Amino acid sequence: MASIQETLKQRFQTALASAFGASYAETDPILGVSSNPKFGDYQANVALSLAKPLKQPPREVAQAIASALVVDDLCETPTVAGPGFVNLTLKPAYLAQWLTQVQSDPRLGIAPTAHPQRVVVDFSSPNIAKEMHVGHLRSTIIGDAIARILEFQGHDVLRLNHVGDWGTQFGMLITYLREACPEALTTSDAVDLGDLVVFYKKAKQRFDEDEAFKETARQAVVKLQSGDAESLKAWGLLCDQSRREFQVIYDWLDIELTERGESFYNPYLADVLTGLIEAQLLVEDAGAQCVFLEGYSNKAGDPMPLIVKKSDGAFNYATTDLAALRYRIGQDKADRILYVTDAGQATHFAQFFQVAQRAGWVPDTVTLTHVPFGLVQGEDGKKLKTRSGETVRLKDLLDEAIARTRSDLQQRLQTEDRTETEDFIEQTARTVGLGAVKYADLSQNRTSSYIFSYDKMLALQGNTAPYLLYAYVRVQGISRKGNIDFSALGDTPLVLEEETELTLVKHLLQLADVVEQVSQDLLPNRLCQYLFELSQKFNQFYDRCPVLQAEEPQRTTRLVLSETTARSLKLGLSLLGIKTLERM
RNA sequence: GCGCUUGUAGCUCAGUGGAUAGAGCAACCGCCUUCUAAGCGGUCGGUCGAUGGUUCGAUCCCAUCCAAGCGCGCCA
Repeated sequence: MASIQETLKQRFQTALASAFGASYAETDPILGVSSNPKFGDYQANVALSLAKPLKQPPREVAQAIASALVVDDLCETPTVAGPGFVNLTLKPAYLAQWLTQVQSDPRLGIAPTAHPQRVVVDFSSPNIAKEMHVGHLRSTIIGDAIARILEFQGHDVLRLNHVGDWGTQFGMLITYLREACPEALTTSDAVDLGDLVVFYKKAKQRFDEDEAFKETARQAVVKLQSGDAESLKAWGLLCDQSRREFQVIYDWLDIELTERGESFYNPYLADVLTGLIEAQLLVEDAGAQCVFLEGYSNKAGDPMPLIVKKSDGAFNYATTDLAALRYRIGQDKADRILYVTDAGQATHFAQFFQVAQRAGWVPDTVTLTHVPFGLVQGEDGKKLKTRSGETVRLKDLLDEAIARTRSDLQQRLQTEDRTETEDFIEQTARTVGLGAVKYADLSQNRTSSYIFSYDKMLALQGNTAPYLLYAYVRVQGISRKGNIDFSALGDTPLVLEEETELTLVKHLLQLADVVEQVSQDLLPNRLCQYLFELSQKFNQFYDRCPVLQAEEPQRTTRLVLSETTARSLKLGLSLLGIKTLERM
């Protein structure tokens, strides 16, 4: 089933061609949801922009379009309003027909994409030997949501965890452990991740202060990258330790990833250099192998290089990123590669994309996109820290959200004199708490920073996960109370009359267009906004339209409306990686 | 110095080349004999950072400026 906007767009293009000639068959009708319900449901603004080339007053152009438009199966007679808007109002009969069709459609009327692509989504990417912290929250949550949306559309998605398992930090860590805790390098489970983090901090301190240590550490990286057996064993142990800890978080958050760290590309690093030589881009400067960039200058105004091999012989992240890019295009056959990282890395991506393009490694059919996001800030507007000024561990952050939800819930149970099992309380607290953290992040415009607040994300009112989950729960309440089997409602014809019913179904109809839009602009907050408005519209309907006590055909109509709302919420939330509950 | 991002209601944030710029929170006023009131309705609240320009039309596009944040040769 084509989405409503897709259908209307085609109708407009047919009308444009018949009114002004075949050359207008591809013209964008500039269609959108009406700015105000009093103007109808959809509006096309194309007449205003066509007035000049056609040398006709915009209202006449609009009138010509409206006259040529064949939409009587969907809409009331189109009207021309204002300076030249064509306004459309959907017919209740069409809406009822749509609702009937969608009732038996598990995809809720959202067709899979006609052009499936192989998409790599590179996200999360924590560093080995460090704990996952707030800094990984956004990449993990946003990347997962984007992957889910593209998967739902029918794209072949490869979710890659480009873990930092190969860089300078290993030189430091191995060098430090060799003197401080040698058994960690030879025995599995000799230390846990918490200890490793402490060691890492100390190693980093030594690295910054002690020149001799720095040199030894650098040599250790080169040794590791050249395949030294002892180094590799130590490295493997450290990675295993970290990996287990990461998995705990991923399990909590219900996130699936294929780990393919920086080390994976080690065998391909030399080819990057060879390739750059072939492309005649590689230049040696101050002992380092680099490619000079177009359009970037340093503080002195001189051209800036992208360094692919350091003067000490070690490769760095730019080399790894280039190797990964080649592998993803060449071996993974990616058509679209998305990098979900913080906005601070924008320059790096632009630079290495440029080098890859100039080297001729990116076919025209492949798109590379950096999907940037802003910082998670504390209430003070600065980067989120604990009270003692430490980085906030992701695990602690999630724990806190669950704990606060649990205590809110218990308090509410007490005031409402309800009794629930421990299991119910635990399940609810986890689903709501984790959902709230995810939703709070996803509902912000990705590109800007946001202020992290447990109070706001867990609030029961407003644009929050609990509000949406409650709307879902309300429908489950109806079906429980009425003992409704939604799969056996019979074939009562649906009749939409009440204002809140029509408003609700018109909103339900928009899900397909919203999903399509989000898959293009990669802004999950638009889906959040849609789901929030859906919940509001459902609550208004719920407030004014009794369901179970209504007479037929209202009763069946309202049951279908409720159920379709619930399924839309569940689907939408699932695309955001958020689970629903039957009761809360 | 160069580059990127952000600046919209008291607060947190949406939003769009088009018809009176939206929501939530906060404040205040209403609504439970009825499917969970974790809800609904209403009131209050704005020179869309500033100034120019493009356009029939700019909060949106362009330029300049102001403010905040971030990045800028061997970290990722």
